[in-house]
Amino acid sequence: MNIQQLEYLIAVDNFRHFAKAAEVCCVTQPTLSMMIQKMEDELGVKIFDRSKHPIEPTEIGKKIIEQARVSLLQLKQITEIVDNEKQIVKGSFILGIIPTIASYLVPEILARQQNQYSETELILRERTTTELISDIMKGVVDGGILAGPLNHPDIEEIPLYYEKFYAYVSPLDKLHQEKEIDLSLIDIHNVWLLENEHCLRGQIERLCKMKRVDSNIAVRYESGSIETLIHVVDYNPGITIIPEMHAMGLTEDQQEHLRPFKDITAVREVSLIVRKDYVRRTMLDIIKTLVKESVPKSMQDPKLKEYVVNL
Amino acid sequence: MNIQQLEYLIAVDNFRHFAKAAEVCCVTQPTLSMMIQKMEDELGVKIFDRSKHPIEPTEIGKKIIEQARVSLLQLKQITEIVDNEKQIVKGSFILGIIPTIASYLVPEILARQQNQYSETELILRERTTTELISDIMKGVVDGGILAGPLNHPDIEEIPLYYEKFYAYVSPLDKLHQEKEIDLSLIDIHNVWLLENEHCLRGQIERLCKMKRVDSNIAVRYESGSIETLIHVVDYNPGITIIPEMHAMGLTEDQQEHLRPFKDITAVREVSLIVRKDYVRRTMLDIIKTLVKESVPKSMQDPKLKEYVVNL
DNA sequence: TTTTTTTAATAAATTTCATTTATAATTTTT
DNA sequence: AAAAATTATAAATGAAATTTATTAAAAAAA
Repeated sequence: MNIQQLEYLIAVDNFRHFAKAAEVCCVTQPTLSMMIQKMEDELGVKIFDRSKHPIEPTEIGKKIIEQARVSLLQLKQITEIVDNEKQIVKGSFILGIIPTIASYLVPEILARQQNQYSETELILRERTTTELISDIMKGVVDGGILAGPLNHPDIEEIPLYYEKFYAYVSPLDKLHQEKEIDLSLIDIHNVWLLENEHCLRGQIERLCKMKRVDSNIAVRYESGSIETLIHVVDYNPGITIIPEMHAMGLTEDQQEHLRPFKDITAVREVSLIVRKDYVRRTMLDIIKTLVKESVPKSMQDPKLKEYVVNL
Repeated sequence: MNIQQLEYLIAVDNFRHFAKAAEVCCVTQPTLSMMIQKMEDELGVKIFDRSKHPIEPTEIGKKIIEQARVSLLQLKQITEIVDNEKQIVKGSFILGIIPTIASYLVPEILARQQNQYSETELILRERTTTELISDIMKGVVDGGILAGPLNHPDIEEIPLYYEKFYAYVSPLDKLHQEKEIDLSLIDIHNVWLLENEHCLRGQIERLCKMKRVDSNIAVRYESGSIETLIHVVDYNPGITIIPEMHAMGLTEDQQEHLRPFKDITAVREVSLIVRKDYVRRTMLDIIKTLVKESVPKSMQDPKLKEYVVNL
């Protein structure tokens, strides 16, 4: 067994097609056929079921492929360690970002990256928190930006900034006349929320110490984006809760509907996350700098940490 | 870069000598010289400092070697996955055991292994809890037996049995006339303890809710083995606390000095531990069976779990 | 059903690359 | 300074990956 063979294995699994995989590997099709067979002989098991069309891995084949991916990831880290040590920033960085952060951060950091670090390639992908953790552990993405803390044993979190929560109150709502919003006065029925997969929703539920019991409350509408929630609130009674970065982007008219909370400061901690064994630290420093430059200094005060709403 | 080269690299690091490493790898010395050079050229860094005698890895070399070990461990798991799936129990199993468990378990399980599973090779190594965790993570040992729970994120714990604690009271001590020992009456000065690196000592300190402040108490003697502690107590006033397995091996005379504790049952949980990604599960089942057969059924009641003294 | 196309396997030739043998260079020990 | 130990280098060898050419088998199309 050799590294090349493992790469062929992964290519065949990705394409489920020997000829296409061969092309990507820059070899001819018989090479793959022979090398995969050689692995199968050596291990004494069939890895692919060639009677299926397109071919698919056998049960044991799936396990072998999974472990081959892990092995190749670890092998790749050898060269990454060396490149990092040589301060060589090579290759692209795939960064996953959760939607409620992405919309404000992505344009900023993309522009800065083009100007200041155009020699690096930054690929941005929108992911939910769950997807992000999974992809980071698999090595499919290099790092992620999300609302922490996660406290995952194999993930390192690098706090970037702290984002205050604001109430966005409908002009049609009686709460609109208040200067500050008392959390205890918020009626569960009148809070417009994001869909369940958004972690921001969880934080808001936590902040309001409420958990909507969907079974007996008719949920009128749950949105996939904060923009939509704001539009809903503009024309319907009720409130929604939005993070600072979003508040900054509102029109002057909309700013009128923003209210701070009474007596409490609530923030979410936005962190850059990577696997603990991630080795491209020079690249990571660039990403970190990039994001921090894109965010007002006032939001980077570590003292804000104590107001973090956990999930 | 190929797997062979990585193996050469590890061999050279282990021996710090090209010729000796070559012999172990079953190749000639020039092969190693050339292959290590090839890796160095490919990575663009020197891995070994050949001006030192014996040669030693450079700073970056150390990192490369460390990652090479991780990679080889992951690669080895590919064949292990296949062997395990084929129900083939191949190769030896290196089992680390902490001293206070080893002395009673080792003879039993060795004998049983010889009789029932002589086709497997079981290698036993005595390790402290700290060493054991480190060696398991490095893959130097396959599994370990220790007192849990550990709650380590990357280690799986398989509870094996629960071992009661007993007081062993000196005939010269006034507590000797009591039928049961009241923990609150134990005088810190009169408890003979193991040396600090034994986790059993920590559990006993926890049980007695005491932490000897060494600075102002002259520690008369701390032993490396329970046997020695028992001998000390046989001829000196005071008590010591010993686990059930040990109590069973005492002479009839010594059994007279055994006392249960008043009102409480205290046990330690003995567990088999492996890395969470350990793949030789068939082998693991054999080890588990082996140990369980060596321990009285009465000690395997899961209900005993609630009396566990944590650390 | 038959033909055509797609896809993977096989055989022989070729090339690449690890390895060996023999030897040189360098450092350490005596 | 000579001998011994240790690593590096050069040319020859051999094993294994790869290619080209072809076959076999299965799926899709006619």
